[in-house]
Amino acid sequence: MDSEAQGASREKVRTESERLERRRESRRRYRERHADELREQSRQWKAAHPEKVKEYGVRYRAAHLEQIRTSNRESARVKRAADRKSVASAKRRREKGRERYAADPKAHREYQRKRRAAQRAADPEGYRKAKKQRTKRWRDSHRDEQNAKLRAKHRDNPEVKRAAAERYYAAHGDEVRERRRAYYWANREQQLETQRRWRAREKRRREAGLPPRRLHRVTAAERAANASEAEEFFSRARTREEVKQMRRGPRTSTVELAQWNRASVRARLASAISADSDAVKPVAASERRRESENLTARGLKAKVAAAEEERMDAIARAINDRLRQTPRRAQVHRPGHAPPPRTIDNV
DNA sequence: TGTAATCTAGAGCTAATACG
DNA sequence: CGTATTAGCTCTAGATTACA
Repeated sequence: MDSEAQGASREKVRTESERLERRRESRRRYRERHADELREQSRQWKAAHPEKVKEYGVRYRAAHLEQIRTSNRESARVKRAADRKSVASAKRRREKGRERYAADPKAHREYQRKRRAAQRAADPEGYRKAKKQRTKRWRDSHRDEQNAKLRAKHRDNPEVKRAAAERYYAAHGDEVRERRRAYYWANREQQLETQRRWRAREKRRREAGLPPRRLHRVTAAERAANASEAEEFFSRARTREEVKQMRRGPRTSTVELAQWNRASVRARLASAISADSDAVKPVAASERRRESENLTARGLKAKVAAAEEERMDAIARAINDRLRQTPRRAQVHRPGHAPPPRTIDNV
């Protein structure tokens, strides 16, 4: 074949293939435009010739068996992966885990330890990150609850925390001092003001002859000790002889009695203050009350007084509720009438 | 009296471990 | 994997005390 003939043939092939391509294209467009009709036609044909459809299916399956199998395997894998991600399956897995745990806690723990160790070994950075993340998620959603527990714990046993703070200060004293100085200079006015208030308060305290600290925290251990002492004291049965002895014994002097009464009042006050919402800063709270009393505006003063009156009433009611042995009677207001006299039935 | 230091409570962060 | 508990550090603000 000479070159000219070759060129002509290539030309022909190209135009031939171009024609084919154009025809395919036009058919595709036709199918697109008439998709619904065609689908319907096909459906009708299939309904009319079920045996042909079946036969075709069998032939196709025989010819593409390998392909069908791998495709099935793949879609099954995808489905499993999706299932694993679903909420329901997560719940199922948790239940399964719980069952496994209940069946043999020791073995399960051991398994968990190993698994986590393996995970950490495989990807230490990723493991740490994931753990941090879920811990943080949990903590963020339980913050208040957690903090309350922490507070209670430290209140009951302040020693541990104190020791830790001491250690920390020993190790990082310079930083702490530096920070404190920076804080002072950043808030100088405010710091001077608190210093002034503190000194004024101390002055009043000394003038009133009060001790430096009026309240102290009672730890769980102290509370337990106090309770058992009280229990022992109050539940002890006195012998007849002991009672006689006490009757014969020296009478309490008026001075002692007065002292005891004052101590009781103080104890009640301390209790009321500690039941106050501002329990952490009772002194600050009383300071605020004092200042509010100094306000010159009459109405405001009266308002503050009324609020204070109400607060004290609430405290008194709370104490009364705790101590009373019979339920409180319903309040009946009958203006102009004195309350009914107490009788046996009406106490 | 102003400034610095120390103490304390509360909260945050991290990690280990146990339970489900 | 999620949820809880525990322990040890760390940081911060504010109260209290010490110093010059």
